[in-house]
Amino acid sequence: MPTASASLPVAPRKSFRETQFVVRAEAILNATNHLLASKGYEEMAMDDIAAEVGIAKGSLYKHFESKEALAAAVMVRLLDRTRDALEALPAEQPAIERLRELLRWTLRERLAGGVPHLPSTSRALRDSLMANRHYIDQLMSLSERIGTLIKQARADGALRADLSDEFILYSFYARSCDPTLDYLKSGDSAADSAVVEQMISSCFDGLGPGR
Amino acid sequence: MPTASASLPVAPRKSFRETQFVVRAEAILNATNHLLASKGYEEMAMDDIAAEVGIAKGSLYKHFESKEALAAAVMVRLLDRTRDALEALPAEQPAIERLRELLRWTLRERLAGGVPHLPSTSRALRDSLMANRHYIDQLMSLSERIGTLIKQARADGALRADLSDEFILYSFYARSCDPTLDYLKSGDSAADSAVVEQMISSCFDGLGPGR
DNA sequence: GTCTATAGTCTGATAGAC
DNA sequence: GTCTATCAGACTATAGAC
Repeated sequence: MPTASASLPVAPRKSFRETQFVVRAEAILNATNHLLASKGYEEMAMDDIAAEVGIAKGSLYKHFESKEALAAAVMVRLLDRTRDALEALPAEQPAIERLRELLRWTLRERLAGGVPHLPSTSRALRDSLMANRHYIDQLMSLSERIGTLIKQARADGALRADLSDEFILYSFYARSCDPTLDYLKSGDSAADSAVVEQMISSCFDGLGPGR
Repeated sequence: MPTASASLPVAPRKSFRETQFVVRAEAILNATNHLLASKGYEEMAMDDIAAEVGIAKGSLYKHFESKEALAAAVMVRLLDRTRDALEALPAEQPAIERLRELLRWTLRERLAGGVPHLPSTSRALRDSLMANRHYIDQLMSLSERIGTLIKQARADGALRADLSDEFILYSFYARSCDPTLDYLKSGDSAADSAVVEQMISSCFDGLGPGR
């Protein structure tokens, strides 16, 4: 058997350098995600990121051309992972259950140190993302998938008829980013789970005792 | 009848200058409120505020010793006004109705260009407020009043027994600041009112068709 | 290391309250 | 007419993107 790295265009082996480059980009994204979640966009300095990754500040710019681009990459990755989580749900599950599962996934993600979906923590970040084609594409794509779920759930009679799809979609995103989670999270995983379940329940069933 | 402005220490007339000082402080608070709501804390420069009020930047510091103090004054004023709105509700109204009314007041306030209650738009602002004694006092005072309403509503059976007072209180604040309002507001006052009513309804009754 | 943005200070000139 | 608050804006210092 000939070596795979011979002359065929198949399986183009990455050099050590190339691999390291990708690994490092990943590390930068992780550090940024962490700092973005803990300090917020403005308070996160490029120096902080470099320090957390353990590289020189200048090296950051080999991977991402600006702070905005770096933050956008983190948000795009979150959207991608959210879409994957959504795709991974069993198709035979009722739409409303999948919506609940997706909200659960999102809230757990935040408990694990992730950034909320809505960039509502910073006007500057929000504006920058809204001007980012790639981000907008991914957001539209995800919203379309969630929109489909909402339509299905509505057809199943699992959503209120007097609320528009749009209203439900935005509310869903808002609940994904609900600050209640930050205020009530304790670090105790059992207690945190209970909070997540209450948030899901209050989202779909409300705070009142039912109609 | 002797003239009122004779020699008695009663009715100490304010000089024109003193009145202007108070009026100006008010104007500064209004401008800051507006800019805070539209640009956010870090993107709001002191020069912006001075320009909007139409005074010199240096004069801002005659009224407020720092940007943080100015932002805090805006937030304290919001808390005060919220407490007043709460106090103004008829005592004979059921507690749950007063909670709905208060949420309605808050959302309308935001539609009118006000700042949301939770300083979630900026970590720096949040930290600064949390270190501000006056702000914390007002926040505690308001939260206590809302907490009392929640207890009453619960006693009336108007809130779910499986959700703690704390969870309900935080959820209430979160709904007051819900970004859904920003995304759905249209400027058309009839449509905006409908959005507010849907948000109140979805807060207490949920997105689902009821249990 | 460079450069920009901006919080916060200071000053001489000026309008207008008293 | 005197006096003082305010003005315009130059200036310093610092932080942080790049």
